Amino acid sequence: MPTPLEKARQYPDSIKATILTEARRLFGEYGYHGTTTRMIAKAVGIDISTLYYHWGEKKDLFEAVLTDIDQEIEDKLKEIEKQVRGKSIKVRLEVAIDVMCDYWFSKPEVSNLIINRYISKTRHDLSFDLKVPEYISNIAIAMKMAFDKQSIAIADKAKIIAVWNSVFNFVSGENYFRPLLNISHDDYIQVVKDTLKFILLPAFTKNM
Amino acid sequence: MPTPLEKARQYPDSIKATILTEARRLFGEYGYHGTTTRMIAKAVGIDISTLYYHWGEKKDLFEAVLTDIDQEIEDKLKEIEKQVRGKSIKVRLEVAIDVMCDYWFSKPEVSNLIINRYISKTRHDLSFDLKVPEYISNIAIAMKMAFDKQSIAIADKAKIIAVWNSVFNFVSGENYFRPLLNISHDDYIQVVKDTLKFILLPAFTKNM
DNA sequence: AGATATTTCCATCAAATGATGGAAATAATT
DNA sequence: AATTATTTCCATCATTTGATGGAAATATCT
Repeated sequence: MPTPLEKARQYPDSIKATILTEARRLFGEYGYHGTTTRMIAKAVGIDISTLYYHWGEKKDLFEAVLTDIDQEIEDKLKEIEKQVRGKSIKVRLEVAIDVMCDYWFSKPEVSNLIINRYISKTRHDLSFDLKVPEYISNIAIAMKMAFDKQSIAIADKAKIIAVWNSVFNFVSGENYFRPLLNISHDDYIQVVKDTLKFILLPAFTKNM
Repeated sequence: MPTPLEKARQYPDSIKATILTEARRLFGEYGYHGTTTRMIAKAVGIDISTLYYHWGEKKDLFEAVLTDIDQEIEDKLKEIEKQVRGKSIKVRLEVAIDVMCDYWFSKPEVSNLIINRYISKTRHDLSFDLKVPEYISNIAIAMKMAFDKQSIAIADKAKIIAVWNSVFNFVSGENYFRPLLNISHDDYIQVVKDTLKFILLPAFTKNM
């Protein structure tokens, strides 16, 4: 028996899936309290009660969105892990930066939601949360910093967190930083990749 | 004739200043739409209409908060600039990291507001904005990457943005990352400083 | 002390927002 | 075609939220 979320993913053109997509986009853009159920319904082109019919109350819809991107991130990280397996640390980092950039830039709302999730409190407390801790551990292992989740040094975890975060600001802050650099979207992505490599590679290729 | 903001800063114990402080804290914690005027009034311990009497509508109060931290950041950066002037790039970075960490960690709401400002849209559009572009330029010059604001290379600006952002995630994400590292607040700050130095120093001391 | 100015709060509004019941419309099943 | 199940929308509620007028209280000035 598939969950509502699995069903929605299975039929991307279904109304259920469309709602999820628009909700994701808007929650990412305006935050939880900045997004109203009416905004979502309007974006989808349906009545507000239809939205409630499909996903229940706002909080539930938001949690569905989080669960959705959580799964997506996990898949993406596994994919990256496969791509870099066996490569040198330099190549591992380069590929990871390229792939992560391409991915987050294609779905900026995911980046927004992640950042928002750990900086902004919500008035109503939500039960669900992203599995960022797991991502961090998995990356540490993929980067050969440790063999199992239990034995990752604090300093190493912190380094991964730094790498992990470094991409998001550029993605989520594009509207803010791009005018400052005065370049196109595509050029911006390239500059970000170059910058991240410039900063991250020396640290991880030299001292480790 | 002092502006309301200058007046508030002049008398930190005045009700006007207290409102500003609490508003700042709450806006930082819950975001613009996540913070209600009633929450602020309650935190200050006054009636909601008293709040409106002092700062006008919500949007105006929020802009006052932004203007306030904008000034504070500018002052802090000037202070850092003085401290690092004439030092080597290595020392400049080390000192900047230490001072910036100490400062943002003592006022996490500033970090929150900055990040929030460039990732989350607001339903009502606000006229005022932080002068992040100026900060970036000033840092670039302080770091000796250029002589005047006009001649800063795009790549260099991007590097500064990366440095500039690297601190915020750790500050704003403390509640999220610290449990993951399972250490005290003070230890967390130290780990962050060490991590940032580990990552940033090699890049800027070697290739430039 | 009395007059004036400032500050505070109570009561209240209007609009926005989350949420639902139930009828109408559509689709699926027999 | 008739019956049943699903989906959609209209109308409407109850709260929440931003905002204000005006009386009461406090402070300031003469």
